[in-house]
Amino acid sequence: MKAKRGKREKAEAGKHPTVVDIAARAGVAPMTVSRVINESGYVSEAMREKVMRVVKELNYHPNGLARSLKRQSTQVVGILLPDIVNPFSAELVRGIQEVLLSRGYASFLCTSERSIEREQAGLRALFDHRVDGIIVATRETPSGNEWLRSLVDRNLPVVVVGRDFEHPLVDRVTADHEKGGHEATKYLIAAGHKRIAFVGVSMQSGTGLRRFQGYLAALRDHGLAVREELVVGPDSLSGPGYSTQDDGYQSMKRLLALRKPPTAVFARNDFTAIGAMCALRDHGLSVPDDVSIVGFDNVPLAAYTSPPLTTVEQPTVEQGRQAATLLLERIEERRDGRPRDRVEINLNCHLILRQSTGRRPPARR
Amino acid sequence: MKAKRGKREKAEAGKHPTVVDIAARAGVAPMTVSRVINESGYVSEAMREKVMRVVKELNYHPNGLARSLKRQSTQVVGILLPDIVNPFSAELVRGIQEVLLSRGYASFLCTSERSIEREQAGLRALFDHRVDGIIVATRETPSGNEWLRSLVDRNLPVVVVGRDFEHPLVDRVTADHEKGGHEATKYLIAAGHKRIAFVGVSMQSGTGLRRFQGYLAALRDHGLAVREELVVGPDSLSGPGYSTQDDGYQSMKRLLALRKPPTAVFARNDFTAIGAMCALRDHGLSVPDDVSIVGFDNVPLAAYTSPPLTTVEQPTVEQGRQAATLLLERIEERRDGRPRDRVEINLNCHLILRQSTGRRPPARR
DNA sequence: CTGTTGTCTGATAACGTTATCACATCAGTG
DNA sequence: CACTGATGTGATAACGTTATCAGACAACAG
Repeated sequence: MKAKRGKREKAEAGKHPTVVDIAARAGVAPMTVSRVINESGYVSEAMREKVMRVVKELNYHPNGLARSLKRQSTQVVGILLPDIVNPFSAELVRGIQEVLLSRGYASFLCTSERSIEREQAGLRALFDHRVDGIIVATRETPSGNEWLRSLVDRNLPVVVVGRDFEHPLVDRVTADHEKGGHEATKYLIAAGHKRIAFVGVSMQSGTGLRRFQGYLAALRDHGLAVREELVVGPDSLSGPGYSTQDDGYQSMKRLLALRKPPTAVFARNDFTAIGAMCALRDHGLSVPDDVSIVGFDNVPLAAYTSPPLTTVEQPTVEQGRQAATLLLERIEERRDGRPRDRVEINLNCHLILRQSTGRRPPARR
Repeated sequence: MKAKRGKREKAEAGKHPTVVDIAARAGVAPMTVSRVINESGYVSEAMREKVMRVVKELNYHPNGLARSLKRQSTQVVGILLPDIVNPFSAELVRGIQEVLLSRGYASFLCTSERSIEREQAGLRALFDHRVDGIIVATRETPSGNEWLRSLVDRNLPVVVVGRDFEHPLVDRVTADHEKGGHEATKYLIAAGHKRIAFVGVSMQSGTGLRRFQGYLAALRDHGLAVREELVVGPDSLSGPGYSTQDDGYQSMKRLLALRKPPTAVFARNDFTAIGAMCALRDHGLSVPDDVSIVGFDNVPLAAYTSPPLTTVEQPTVEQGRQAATLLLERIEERRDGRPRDRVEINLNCHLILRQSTGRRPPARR
């Protein structure tokens, strides 16, 4: 009875019950409680029931902090995303969580929102809370890379997605953006286009750059010259490329001001493509009759633009799955053997044909 | 020298250095190290420097788990989001983090992705890791509410955003969706429309419902009858409303099949509106000449649709800021006094006029 | 009967911090 | 010189869990 009062007081004080409270009330040792809630070791059925009754009664939940501290493992992985609004992030997370959840891991997301300060704060928080590993999808920055390296050197498993990071212990999962860009461009060439612009070139984005390289390679492969005036990016100083639609819009405006505007446009991503389409419409031009447009990413909205957008799809969910799988491998191997060699996975993209690309280029020009 | 070897061995084993390691190497007590890294209590300048040197040398970072366990506070708040792809989520998080970061808190995001299982896993992970408080923006579900209640009863500060949750200790921040819906509808009425449809009605979404109520109230206030056939939602069994664009598309199709289709459409959100516009285009109708459309949310893309979308903007970042502020208040007051009364904040929306609404309804019909 | 094995339970000591107390030291005050 | 109060340092004991060891008892083989 006295023990009961003790418990009551604790509960009323708003404190969480602990193994000790459970043990006292059930009349067993804390270790036995631990064994019951973890289903580990030998426990007699009678004990088990007695303990479980009290656990339910007090609505006990083990303290993850204490548990993680003792176990030296949190069963949590961190996910560091460039920004949250990006459909890519969403799909990626879905793929990651699908794997994690099935393996008993939780995940905490952090976003850098393109701010170095936030990226560091995020990494810092994840590391300080001793997540078991981190999946990183932010863009490369010198300071970000430095931080990342210091984490890896501290033996924290890391996998990067959609970006690069040279380190023998860091796996990498990405889509083959270059090949995707190559295919998109090749398709435009095959449709008869000769003046094909690339919209949204930017040094900031590794994936964007690889798409651009695919564009260049395709032109080269088909004997077309790269015309500098047809490669446009965000206005030099228009900030850190915040609104990609706006990039597309402004870039397209500049293309349309040329003496010989392009008959086809390959945009760095769908949002850029949408911006470009908007500029064309404002200019009284038709897609695809006057200009064909191809985007990249196949965001959900791409099927609902006017006209629906031809675009390149990358297997985002699958990238998430692969990244999570690789990370868990590293986490679990870390316990015993020595780390395996770096793995690099490069998944294929594929072109999705819709109505923003015509079968043939406009007759004149 | 011997001490040095000891450290080396630890470092090589990939273990993190601890206060004890630092203390041993600096020749002080662990407590002194703690005081230095926390800048608390009295420490002489000489000690401070000695310790800091070793801290830098071993690249020491305090173990957040141990610290949190001891301090009974993690300086982390959890954010539970309905889905991550939503622009609303992104802006909300930005507002929240703006406040949190400045107050020294980190945040971990979890997404439910409309899955009850994931929502629970997320809440569970957050709670188990003893976050100091949670901001919840998921939709209401019976089981979610039950979980939430149990967390609140355990004395965990909770603030809900954009949804409801009746509890004397849970603050609520939201935008006035009803008023926003009212204004949008009023605007269409003032432009002369009489047959105004509502697209995307759904019992699932609290905010959507409030927008719908605003629509109803506006019709009533202006003496217009509510016509049931003009209120459409997702096809009964087309899944959990996954693609809102598709909802808009299908719903609009059905409206166009009516003998007397509407001359204006108020969509539950911008994506629905975009889907509806797409259906109109496929039907050979012009926006706004044949049908006017108003959306809700003012997603970044809304300015780039064709034509650009008239929509209602809700102050999302501000909701984030307010929610974070309220939560921190509760977290910090919890330390001493008794909890304050529930606060409810309702922020104003405002209409953004673009080209999807014409000044006057089409002449005939 | 002794020894072995398997099952069950508990005591103890960590995990890495920090709150708290206790003890020194030193300056200034009356 | 005794007293106060500020300053500086360390020992100890938690926070809530679990790994590890050790003991107890039963069943069974030799």
